[in-house]
Amino acid sequence: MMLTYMCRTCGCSFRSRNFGTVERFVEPCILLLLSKGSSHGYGLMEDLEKHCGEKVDIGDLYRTLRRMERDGWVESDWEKNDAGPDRRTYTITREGKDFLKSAASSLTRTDKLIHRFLEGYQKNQSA
Amino acid sequence: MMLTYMCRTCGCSFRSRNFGTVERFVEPCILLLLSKGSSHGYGLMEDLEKHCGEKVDIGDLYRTLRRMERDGWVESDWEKNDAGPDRRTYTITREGKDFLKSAASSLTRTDKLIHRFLEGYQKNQSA
DNA sequence: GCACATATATGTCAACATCATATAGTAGTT
DNA sequence: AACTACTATATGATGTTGACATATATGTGC
Repeated sequence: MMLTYMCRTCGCSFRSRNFGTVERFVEPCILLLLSKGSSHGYGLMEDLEKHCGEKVDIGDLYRTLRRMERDGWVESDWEKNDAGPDRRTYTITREGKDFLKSAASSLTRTDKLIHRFLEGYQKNQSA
Repeated sequence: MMLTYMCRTCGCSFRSRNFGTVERFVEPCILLLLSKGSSHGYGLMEDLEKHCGEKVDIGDLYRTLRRMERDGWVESDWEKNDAGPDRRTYTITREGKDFLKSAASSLTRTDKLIHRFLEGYQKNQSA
């Protein structure tokens, strides 16, 4: 979510900041997609927006994929592409599947925290 | 959530990183507490752990409160305290209540994204 | 030759989270 | 009087992340 701020003294709007986003949420989303089949950065970008409701910064996505490879969750190989530039194709690893599992459990906990907050908020509103 | 990593080549464990935490989640939690009554940093720390399931770094909390005051969501006054050091007491503002409302709607959206992921993950597991 | 979609990648920078450290008042104990 | 513990606020240092901009290159259609 993007927030724009209004300076209360001069009325000028200043920098917008992130709020409410789940840190590195894109990584389990990528791994979930890859667990269904190998893919490449550009293709993942399209699938992430379609299936995960995630708008992705493409530069961030490529950097994230390299980081995930460094961490051992995915592996990559260059794939010849006659219809355009060659592609770096990513495949999920055993460690990647393990991380996906722990990420799911972590996100379940996060989900509970958010629920707890929303319940408290709604209770407070009706009071 | 804290993750510890294992280097795949040498087996050494390396830096742990954050994952799955909601960015600046503590702020709506603080505002929800303050909407029930004014409080100070140290008191909020205890309430956050008790009511919001949030373990808080106390230094981060004080810095967050100053930031929230700068952003106009809370206001503070020094309160005399005979039983110990004086306290800076925070009160929620009109803008703070507005932000709390938009935060709730933002977190509802985040909640939907997480659900969507978890459903996809579970479907994939059973397949 | 040019624009456009595809495709990967890096430079920069501000904000945030974490950890450590500094300071100080009050109360109880030795 | 010195100490320990608890309460209370605050800042310094640092690494990671996310956002935005920019660079580079290939293939297709006009």
